[in-house]
Amino acid sequence: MALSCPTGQHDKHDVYAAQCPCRGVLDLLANKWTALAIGALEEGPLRFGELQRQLEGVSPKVLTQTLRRLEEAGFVDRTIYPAVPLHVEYNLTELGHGVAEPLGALRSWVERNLDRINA
Amino acid sequence: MALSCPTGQHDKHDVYAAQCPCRGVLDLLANKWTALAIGALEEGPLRFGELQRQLEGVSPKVLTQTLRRLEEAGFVDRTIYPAVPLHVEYNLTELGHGVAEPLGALRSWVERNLDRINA
DNA sequence: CGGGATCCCATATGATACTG
DNA sequence: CAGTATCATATGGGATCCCG
Repeated sequence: MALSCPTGQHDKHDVYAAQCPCRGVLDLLANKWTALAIGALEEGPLRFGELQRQLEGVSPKVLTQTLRRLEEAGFVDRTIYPAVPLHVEYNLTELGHGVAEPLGALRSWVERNLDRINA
Repeated sequence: MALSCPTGQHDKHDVYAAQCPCRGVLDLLANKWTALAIGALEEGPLRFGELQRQLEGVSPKVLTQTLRRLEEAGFVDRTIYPAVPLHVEYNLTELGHGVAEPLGALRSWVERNLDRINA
């Protein structure tokens, strides 16, 4: 597996230096809700409230933050249906489904090995 | 892919509730250095100083924290060679190599799609 | 309903200096 | 060399209240 950064800025012994753009994306995933949000959206679009209920415990502020970051990265798509009451849908983009896959693989591994961890 | 928690505590609409043990492991990975440290150790054991240099930017305190957590989870193995000067080696356990795989897949995906992100 | 605005706290992260 | 001790700061996360 390639450990070196595709930008070629670092040699193989760097793994990746902190300044590598890869880091930004990795950091994006490195927080409490991002991975879960992506997982939740994998099976279809969800509204703000639905997401909040599924993530159980996330505050509206933090959920908004998370979703905005995902939007910025291009993983999530936000659609507003002007109506009363307001209807907003969040949706994984193609790119979003892309990350969802290796992310899901990671979750699967964790689930399969839960018993071996902390033993 | 299985989204539901293996403990069966939650239904499929939960993705996973915050209390699911899966969360703990996910949270373990959800920080700045853990994934990188695992990546660095994938090709062989490293000493504290070597790791610190490869991770470029991590302070000794934080690196210690990271490694201790990985040890506790059973992903990393710490071997002390009593000598002067002191020699300590960090090593991925079999379990550690296990996570390294899906983790590497995630990194690979990120590398392959760097240009599409933030576009 | 879907957030934005605030306030506050816990923790992660960092820089630096020091020690067995 | 491999950390530990300390101090300082940034950020994330959470609770609440409010508004279009």
